[in-house]
Amino acid sequence: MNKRIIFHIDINNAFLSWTAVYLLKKGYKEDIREVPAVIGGDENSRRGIVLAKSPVAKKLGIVTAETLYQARKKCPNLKVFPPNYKWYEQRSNEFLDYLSQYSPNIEKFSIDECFLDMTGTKYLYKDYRKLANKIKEEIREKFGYTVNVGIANNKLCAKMASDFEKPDKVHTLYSEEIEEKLWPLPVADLFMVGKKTASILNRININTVEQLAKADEKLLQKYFKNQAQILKQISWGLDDSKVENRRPKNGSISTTETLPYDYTNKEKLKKILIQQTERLTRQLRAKKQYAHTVAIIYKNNFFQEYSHQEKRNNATNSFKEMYDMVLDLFEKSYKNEPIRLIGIRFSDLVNSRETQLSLFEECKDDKRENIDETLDKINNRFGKTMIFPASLNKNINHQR
DNA sequence: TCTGGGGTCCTAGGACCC
DNA sequence: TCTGGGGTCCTAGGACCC
Repeated sequence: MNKRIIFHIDINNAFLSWTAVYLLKKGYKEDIREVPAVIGGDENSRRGIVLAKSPVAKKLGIVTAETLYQARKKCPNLKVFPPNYKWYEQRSNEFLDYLSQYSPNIEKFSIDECFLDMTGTKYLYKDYRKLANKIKEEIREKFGYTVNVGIANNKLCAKMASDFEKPDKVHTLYSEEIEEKLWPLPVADLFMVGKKTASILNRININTVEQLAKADEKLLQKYFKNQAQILKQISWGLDDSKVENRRPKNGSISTTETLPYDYTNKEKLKKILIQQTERLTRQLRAKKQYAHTVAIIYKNNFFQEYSHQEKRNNATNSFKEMYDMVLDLFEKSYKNEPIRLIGIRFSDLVNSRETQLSLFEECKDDKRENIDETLDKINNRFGKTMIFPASLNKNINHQR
């Protein structure tokens, strides 16, 4: 059986690199990759965490997701730049478009990384390391930032390989290299081994990948149940998942918002929910998808998170239908406590409504869809200006 | 003016049906 | 004539990823 050849390509410090390129283009004199700099959220609206860091900032001990407050303690003259998600999304698409010339089988794994299945292309490219270097250099030339490329026989190992040493490197982790390159690593470095799992493993004296690979299966099962088998497989570098360029079905979309201060006013919370429902149903309609399940997500002032969800008989993407449901869920679930973050999630997505309605109801729905369509057109055209049916404005505007 | 936002997948427990 | 247990669906919550 022929082994597969998978590339994993990961943009180094993507948000910061993209911002650096943007600033240089605008005539900014400094390359922020070469100074202590981070991309950070807005502290005034309580989003002040590190989203990406320059290599210099990394050397000073600054880590992703810590607060800017903590980061500044490590480096008082730290430069902080705001994120620009729209620009990032465009850069991400451009990156993927470019790479798709090398393999038709490409999978976007996140905004700044993807997998390429190079298996079918082996007669075109004899030397994969050489090819990876070529791609890496081309990206630098064309787009102005560096990437890491991992080459392996499956996705898991390609991903682990691209993580080895950064930035601007090509690494391999072929099946025959597992013991030499993967096993010496701390177990926490493994993909899918997060904080919780790592701390349990360490407690039972499993500190390296090799120790996990050789650990007693019964012992692992005691602590991790079914997950034990997966941990074992990962430690041996085993993975047979395919590179797939379509999104998995039954997905979900969600939006959440950290509020500028803790809200206790129900009307204010509802106002946020309206905006979120409008935005998310618009996304659904743009993708021609319908959702069965609706959830409200909360984080209270103690940082406790919880959610309430309900499944509908008929999937929908109508603003009105969704908002009725969101409102109902809110009334049922809001605990009258200060809320730090609120959001909604639509899940069990389908491509058709798969529903049998009476003729009468269908007529009503068609009318609703027309209203939604019109609103989409106006909102898409004028950008962020929200337009709602007048009846809703009446509902949300009469509070203080 | 400490602690983001968007996802996926899994598990436990309750309800319900046969 | 009594009781057990499997299967499925749903909700809540948690771990993990970037």
